[in-house]
Amino acid sequence: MCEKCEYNFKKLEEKWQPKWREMKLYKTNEDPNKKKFYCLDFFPYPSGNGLSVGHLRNYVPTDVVSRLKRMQGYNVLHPMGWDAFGLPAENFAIKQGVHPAVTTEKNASNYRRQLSLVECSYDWEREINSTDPDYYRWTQWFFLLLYKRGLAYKAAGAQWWCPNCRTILANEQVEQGRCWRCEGLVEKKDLNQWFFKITDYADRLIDDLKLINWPDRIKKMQENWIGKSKGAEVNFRAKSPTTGEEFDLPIFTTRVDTIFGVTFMTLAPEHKLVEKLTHPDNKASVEAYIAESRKKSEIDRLSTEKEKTGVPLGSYAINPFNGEMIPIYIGDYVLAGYGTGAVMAVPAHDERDFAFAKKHNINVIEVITPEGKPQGELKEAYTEYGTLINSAQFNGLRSEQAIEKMIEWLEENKKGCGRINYKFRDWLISRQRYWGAPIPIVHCDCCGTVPVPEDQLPVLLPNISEFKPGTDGKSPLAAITDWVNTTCPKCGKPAKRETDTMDGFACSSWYFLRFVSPKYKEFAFDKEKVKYWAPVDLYVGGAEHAVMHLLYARFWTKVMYDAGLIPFVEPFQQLRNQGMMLAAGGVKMSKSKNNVITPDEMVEKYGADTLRAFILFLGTFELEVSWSDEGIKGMYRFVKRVYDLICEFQGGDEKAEGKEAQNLKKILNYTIKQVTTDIENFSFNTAIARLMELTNAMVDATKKTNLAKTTLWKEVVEKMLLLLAPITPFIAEELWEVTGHKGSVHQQSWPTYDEKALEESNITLPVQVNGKLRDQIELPANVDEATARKAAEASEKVKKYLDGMQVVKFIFVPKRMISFVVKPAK
RNA sequence: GCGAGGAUGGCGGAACUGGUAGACGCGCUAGACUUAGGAUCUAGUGUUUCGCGACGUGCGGGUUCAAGUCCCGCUCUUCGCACCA
Repeated sequence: MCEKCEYNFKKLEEKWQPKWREMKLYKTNEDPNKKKFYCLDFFPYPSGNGLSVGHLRNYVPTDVVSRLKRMQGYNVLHPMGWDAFGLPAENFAIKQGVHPAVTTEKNASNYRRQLSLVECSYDWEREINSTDPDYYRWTQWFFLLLYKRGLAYKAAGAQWWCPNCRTILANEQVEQGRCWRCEGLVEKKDLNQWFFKITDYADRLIDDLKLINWPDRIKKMQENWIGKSKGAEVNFRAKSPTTGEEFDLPIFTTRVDTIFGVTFMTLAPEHKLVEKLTHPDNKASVEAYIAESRKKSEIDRLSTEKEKTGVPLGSYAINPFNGEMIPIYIGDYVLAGYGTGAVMAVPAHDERDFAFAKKHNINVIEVITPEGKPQGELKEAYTEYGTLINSAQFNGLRSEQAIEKMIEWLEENKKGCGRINYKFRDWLISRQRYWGAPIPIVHCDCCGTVPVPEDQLPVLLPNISEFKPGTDGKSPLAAITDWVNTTCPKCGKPAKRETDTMDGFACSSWYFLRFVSPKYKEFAFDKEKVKYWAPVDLYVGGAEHAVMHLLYARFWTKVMYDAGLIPFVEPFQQLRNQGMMLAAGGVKMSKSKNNVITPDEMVEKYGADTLRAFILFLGTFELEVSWSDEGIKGMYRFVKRVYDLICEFQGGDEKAEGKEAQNLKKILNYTIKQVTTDIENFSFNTAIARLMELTNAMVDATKKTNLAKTTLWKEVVEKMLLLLAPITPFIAEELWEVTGHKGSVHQQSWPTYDEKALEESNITLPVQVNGKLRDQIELPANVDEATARKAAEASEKVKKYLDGMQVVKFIFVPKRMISFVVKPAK
């Protein structure tokens, strides 16, 4: 073998990378004559740790699909940018003692370098950065759009506060009572905060899930998070034991059919009417209970295991349906933030109420029965639907009908109404942190809350050195008096800027539109280009953003649609979530465990082609996989094997004939067919397995046949290189040149296969007797049933099992199998 | 508790509308070439048996000529939500 043909990945990378850069291989322009394909990765935050090979499970597959689509003739938009605002970037900067703008730039360029190392085919001229004023100018513009449409508002209330990160968090960013970033316990804090009214879009966010090709899992997660439930609001009537004042006490229930079984009521300890409804005799115990539940950590309070506790207020409420007086309790298992913060309790038909009633000796009244007959004393709550009893005029109705009739009754008698409740809350976007897009609002003593006029955007983030969060619940920006003090855009009098910044998820709610015209000055995006490119056709990233980014971006898209800015309602047509990459042994890769594998070291050791192919081959795309040092060696062997094989055997002018030629042709066509559909279906591991099979068949042919000197061989090599191009771009390009082709392999058309070549004249058919495989016989592919049967019966191995037996059934599945069902003959 | 997955050799994983289970790779075994090999090549590799064969896709039933695949009942496991009335 000549020196030129020695596989040296480093030389190939050094040779081709500059050439590809020079020819701007990945530059993307609009082309109305070509079908577009927008392939996007989740907007990454460029972490100071750099990329690990785990991240490549996201970036390599999208790169392969992008390359395939280009070769298939699509105009592909495959961009990359940085979601660099937000807590993680700022925390990292604080830790390093360097301004976040500096660390962000450094980290981004490191990411860019690493992604280029494995030759991800991004058009880097479209790179964007959410911390760039030319970018966040438009994030602020969208804030104003939401504000003008009544979808951004400021409100006071108890909200999640992370004492460690010293900022308020959105509900979506609190996991099991802990901060999503630092994992510290969160607490509630009363602050005046900015919200986006995402709840206005609840129904559309659920309904439009039908329009998109996303994993069911993610759709379900969003649906559950939104938590739509249909029920009724019922006004109980209560009277203050101290003032004698009477008022409505509304509750929300999904089971109004059980209302004749209500024997008590529970309010959240934070409920506004608790004080008015507390009898002087109960005051001490009620206050003690409230103090106690305040003290409990949110984790304790959220625990479902915990016993349901509560104390009576000493007052009563009247059930509008039957005029019964029922005692009112407070209990911390009732959530202040859901429904009305008060529940009617039906021990007979709710597990919690049942337990509570048993403990406090409260009546249990059965009103729903499975069979229409009372069950007598209940040992546990019966929570299913059933037939009503003990319910006056509603007796005998099924729960479903009863709910309808009772809501009608409520509405006629003005005692309540049908109501829909949602579990999710409005999106809280205020952050008391420095590193974010400033909220473009001015507070004026005369004019109140005044939006910054669009032509004054961006409201620049001042460049300061003291950006650590304060302890006073205020953003560090509040201390920059030069910046805070401004004039009111409306009346011109002195006014103060809003000092909170926006949640980083605001930036990522529209970034996919910026890529279509990243340098556009007139607006956030060029509307014509959006029409061409958007929405995103394929969106790939981790599943952890199911109810954060993916929900927020859908919400903003709908707002933009309503404002007439874009012609579609869903941003991401198809979504795919890659599985996690664990370290060898199935443990998480982490810096602290010192088991992180970087692309840098693997590219150095095995080359980019091997690393790319191995990432794809490791396992099923969606599932978790573990890194394997041995495995990547195997992939290196494959890459080298292909390289050596094609260097050595490049075909000739002889004509390929005979069975072996036919067979190789068949394998080639089968490989083209499978690799194409496998990549399209994200089954990258089997695509590579098929390429390995083709390689094995070729190696075999070099040993056993003369095919390597034929024109067929030339065709096989050429098509194989095209199939390899998206996966192993370097050897594909080098071998393309070595085999005498002109131009870049990456600018060729994807090969097509010949369906006829896949058909075989002869096939091997399994023969079963009573479901057991007994022989395999070779027959013409289009053999008819009678001939097949005769051939099968002629087989010695089969005969053995047919002798002395009576064939009760014969099954022939063309191209599949032959099967006899027999029983002993008499 | 609710929701969505997963369970197949020593390991990662294949298997289309039910139709030869274990593709492909790793590892392992033997051999070849080598001063050597953790390089490369060849052969083998689900269990069991000398062999014919028998048994094998988490467990227990069922449907079928035929089940990893379909149905019923479980176990374990991963993830998300979690007192939502």
